[in-house]
Formats: sequence, structure tokens, C-alpha cells
Amino acid sequence: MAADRQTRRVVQVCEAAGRFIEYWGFKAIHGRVWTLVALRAVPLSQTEIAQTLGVSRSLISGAVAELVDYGLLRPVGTHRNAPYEAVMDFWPTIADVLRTREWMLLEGARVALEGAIDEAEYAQVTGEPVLFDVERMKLLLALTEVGQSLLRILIGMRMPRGGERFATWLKNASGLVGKLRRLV
Amino acid sequence: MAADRQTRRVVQVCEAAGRFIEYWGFKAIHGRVWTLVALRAVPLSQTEIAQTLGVSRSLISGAVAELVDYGLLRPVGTHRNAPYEAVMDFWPTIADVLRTREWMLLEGARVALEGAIDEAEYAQVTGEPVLFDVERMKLLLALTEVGQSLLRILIGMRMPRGGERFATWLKNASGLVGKLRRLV
DNA sequence: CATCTTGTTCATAGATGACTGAACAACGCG
DNA sequence: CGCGTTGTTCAGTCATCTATGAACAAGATG
Repeated sequence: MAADRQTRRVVQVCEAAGRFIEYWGFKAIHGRVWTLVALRAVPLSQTEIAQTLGVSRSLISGAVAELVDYGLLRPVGTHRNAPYEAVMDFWPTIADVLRTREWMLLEGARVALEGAIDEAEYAQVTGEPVLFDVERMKLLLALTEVGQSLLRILIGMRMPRGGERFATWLKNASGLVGKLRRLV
Repeated sequence: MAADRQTRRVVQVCEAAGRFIEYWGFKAIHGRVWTLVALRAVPLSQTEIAQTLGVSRSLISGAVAELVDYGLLRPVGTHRNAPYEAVMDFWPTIADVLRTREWMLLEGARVALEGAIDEAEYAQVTGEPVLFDVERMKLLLALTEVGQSLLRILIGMRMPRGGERFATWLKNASGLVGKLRRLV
């Protein structure tokens, strides 16, 4: 049946999206669920999602709750079993993840580096043996700071307001990449 | 003892680097080992690395072999137990990882999307019911293409040749981030 | 009210991956 | 040639994470 063929193709897309997003700190199931709901023309119930993706309802239950929490899925209607639709402008969520997780990682490295540099320079003045390369530590420190600058820029990127946000944002991003090519 | 204090600080840096790099497709142990060897002023034997980081020699053996394979560590001397020094310009390795892994992920998504779009458009012409939103599929397809353009740019970024490559590259990157801020 | 469907919770199975320790191999050195 | 040191290999442990199915709760529907 033609509908089956369409569904099979889209499930393949969902799985590709899941694999992709798995690298970016989310779970694969998040990518699969969001993609399916985003691409399906009508709002979907959890049972439909589970059947289409071929996984258990319990797995979907948790994943949907988390996606709603992230602001990437939204129930359409108020009653208990309201079906879900996808929120298309996912940039705020990405930015949030960048802010919390990646920032913490960089900040942790930066603080540790500063501590190590202080310790080594203290040894330098007191004439004790310096075991580590202070120059390189300072280079790595500068690297974390460049990373944090870059993160700040990405976090600050605003989604355009108004109707078809995602399409507009995509056009923006595309133009930006073009300019970037000329810079490099 | 002062040397102990320095070492403890640096091990903290190694652990922070490990946590950070874990998000980027490498193993945490790679980050820890490379950072330690990079920051230590003299080449290190595997035994020293294991003792300093507080892990088994077997773990270090595998990690070092992989890092040498990546081109991030290099034995200094030719004899069997030659100690290791760090290769500082790691950009070629990052670019390689981006090329292989991230590219494959994007490419998989792109191919799956094209298949799904074809299937849906075929249903459209034959007058069969179209279950999915072709417009959104095309938007996601455009997104993968923007992603691939960005990847191509990053992969193409060349490390400067000559003496202190890492410092120069860092300066380049820093300037680039500054320009990027003005673009956004 | 009884029943059916839908979503949630939880204990658990299964897979994956990091890490260890012991056994082993390859030297350098007395 | 033994002996000690260093690196490698491998089986097995432990923790983590995904996913399941059964039991349960909350409505809808008859």
C-alpha cells in the first residue's frame, strides 16, 4: 500500500534524525519522536507514535513528557488524551542546551586551568621545580575563552518572530554560512 | 610537597578536558591522556601516565595506541619503550572526525529525506493520500544542506604552517570569532 | 456500572562501554 | 642466560542506558 511506503520512508528519516541527534546530547528516541510528529501532517497520539516507530508505549510516554518539557512538542487541546504537534523553532532549546551543558564543561576546564597555572607560577617564584609547561596551559586557557565567546554568540542568536519562523531562521543561517565561507 | 600540588591541579585539568572531549565523539580517557602529555614539560612513558592519572596500564596502552593512530601523540625516539610527546595542532584530527562521522550522519539524514520526499510527491501525482508534510521535509532537507556547507568550511580550515602552529591557529580562530560576532 | 482505550510507573532485561587485573611478549641489562 | 621493566592482550566486572511488559490510574464510551 502507498501509505505504508510513505510511512516506511519517513520512519527511516526519523531513525537518521535520531542517530544524528544522539551525538548532540539528546537521546535518539527524542529525535525519532520529534521528527515523526513534525513531518506528519496531523497531530499524533502517543499510541500512534509508538506503533509507527515500532517501540513500546512506555518508552514514548517518557520521551513525549521530556520533549514537552523542552518545549519541542505541544499538546493540541486541553483534555487528557490530547494529541501532540511539533514546535518547529527548536533553536531556543538548542541554545538552552548549549548554555547549560557546554558552558559548564568549558567553565570547568577554565577554572581547573587557572588553578594549575597559579600553582605552577607560585612554584616558579618560590624557586621550586616546575613540572608543567605554563605556556601551553595559557594557550589552552585562551582556547577555552575563545570557545566561550563562540558559545555566547550562538546562544544570543535570536529566532525571527512571526509566522513561519523556521523557514526564516533557516534562510538566515544559510546566509550566515555563506558569509562565513568568505571569511575563512 | 609542591610537585604533588602541581600534579593534582593538572590532573584536575585532565579530567575536565576528558569530560569536555567526551561530548565530541572521543573517549574521556583520550582527553585525559593527551592533556597530561601536552602539559607535562618532558616526554612521558605509559607507566608514568597511568600512575599520574591513577588508572591501569592496560587502559593507557589502548588509549595511547589510538592517540598515536589519530596523530595526536608521537613517540620520541625509535626504541621500543620510547616515551611520548603531544602533537599540539589537533585541528587535522578534529577535521577528520568531522569529515567522517558528522558528515555520514548528515548524509544519512539527507538521503532518507530525499527518499521520503520522492515517495510523498509520487503519491501526490497519483492522487493517493499524502500522509506527511512535504514542505517541512524540504525545510529539513535544506537544513541538512546548510549543515553540510558549514562542515565543508570547518573541514577546509587549514592550520598555519611553521613553528608555533597552535598559537597562530588560536589567534586566527579568535579573530574569526570576533568577526562572527559582528555578523550575527 | 462495566468496559475499552490511553497514558504513566516501575522492575527488569539486554546491550554497550569503560576499566581492571592477570597472563603474556618484547626487550634492556646484570 | 636469568631478571626486571615496559607495553600488549584478553577475559571478565561493573556501571550506565535503552527499551520492554506488566500493573496501574484516569477518562471516555457503551
